[in-house]
Amino acid sequence: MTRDQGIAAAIHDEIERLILNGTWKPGQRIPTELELTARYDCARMTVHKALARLAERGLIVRRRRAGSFVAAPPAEQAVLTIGDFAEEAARTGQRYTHEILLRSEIPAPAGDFTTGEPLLLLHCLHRFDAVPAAWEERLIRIAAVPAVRTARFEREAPGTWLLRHVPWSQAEHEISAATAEAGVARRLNLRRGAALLCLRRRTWHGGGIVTDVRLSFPAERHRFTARFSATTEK
Amino acid sequence: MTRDQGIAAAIHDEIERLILNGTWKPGQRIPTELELTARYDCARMTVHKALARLAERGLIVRRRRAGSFVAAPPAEQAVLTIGDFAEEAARTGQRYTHEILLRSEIPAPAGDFTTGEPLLLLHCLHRFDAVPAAWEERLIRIAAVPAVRTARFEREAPGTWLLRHVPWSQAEHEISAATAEAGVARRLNLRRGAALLCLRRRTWHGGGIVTDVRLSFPAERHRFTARFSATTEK
DNA sequence: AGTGATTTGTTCGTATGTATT
DNA sequence: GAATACATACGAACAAATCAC
Repeated sequence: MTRDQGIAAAIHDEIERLILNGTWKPGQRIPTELELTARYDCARMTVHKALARLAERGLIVRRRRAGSFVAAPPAEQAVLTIGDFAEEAARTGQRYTHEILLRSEIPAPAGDFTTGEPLLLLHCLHRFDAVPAAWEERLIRIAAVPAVRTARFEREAPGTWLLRHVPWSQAEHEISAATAEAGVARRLNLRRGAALLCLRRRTWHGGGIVTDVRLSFPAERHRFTARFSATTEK
Repeated sequence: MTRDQGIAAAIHDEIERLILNGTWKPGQRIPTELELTARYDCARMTVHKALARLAERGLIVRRRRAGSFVAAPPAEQAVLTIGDFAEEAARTGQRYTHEILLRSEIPAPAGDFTTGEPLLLLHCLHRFDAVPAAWEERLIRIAAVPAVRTARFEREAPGTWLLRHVPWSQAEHEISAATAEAGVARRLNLRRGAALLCLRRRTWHGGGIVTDVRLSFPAERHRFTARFSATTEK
């Protein structure tokens, strides 16, 4: 057994290894809690904890009376981390700046918002080492974050500011590609028709939508990476 | 308390709600296990289980002696599900077909593979209702999946076939945008220079790389969507 | 159709260890 | 070093699901 973070963790890891390297194959039934209790010479609760964690992570499926089974490999999934700009720049040693190019209060158009309610519309250009890196168009529902009216977004970009002011929200992301039309191309210093990587994120909090943001990245300068593994640490 | 899946689950859900709706704010210390034990009139182990799960999900941070605290809202994360083509088509009621346009054994170029070892190179066109939907270029390390030599990929696309033959692998994904060069444009029936949404996925199993695939989607016809919420069920 | 046995699910109470203040 | 609060493990009991007869 590998880690000495405890017996349960060790059992968990060992069984995980057996599944990942194919010793225990999908669909195969694994020993019962009692058998494992004997094998590892520990309490049933300890085995149970290890198996419960494996089940939670989707490596095994448990059915009362029937037993525990190695799960079918999952549909491809990836955990995408969409970093904060400032953070990302810091990681790569670049200097990050942003500039608010438009700020206006408008009534909500038809769509996700309640039509007519007051929104704040922002256009923001993000730069890494003075080179345009992303173009942001954002709508914020003022009623959801009244403080936004007085925020100047000088030190922090709107996204970072919101993260601090609307904790623990839900979000929906959409990643797509597009060709740059004239306005965006000019802002990002690209030719018209250049490929863009686009991220749209809508964020909700407590049932109501808070913000709807569209980010456009020059294709050569940005990509999203994600690692999926059943072995995800922690 | 909401669900009657057990006391621990109910406590977990209630605390989650308090955090999500902002009653308990980031950084704030939450009651000790003993206090919660009293409040919910249950055993400390039951409370512990609920808190352990919340900690695992990242909603709280636990420090010995210091107590448990509401975590800072996470960096934006999204769980991206990259569906199987056949599956996706079935969901939208379209007819899915694929066609292998190239199949050849080549020695590995420098890169992720051990230079010179035998690989299978595949080009595959995916269609939804006869319209080109994705262009796939794939390398498979033959030593990792010997059975691939005899596979014809007539009924199943290479990706689906591999999923069944190499269970429980790890993968790394990269999403980017690009403009179509002549070859891909022709395959996908696009103009040269059209925007593409690109997905590169490298898959490992048991330490060794198994396959490296690049998928190109016409920008207008495909997007990735992902929902993130701290409230993720299960 | 029903009964009993098996297996997992949940909780309880207790004990001990460990990190931090 | 002492107190605190979390971390882990043990053993026991009963509940719930379901398989086999």
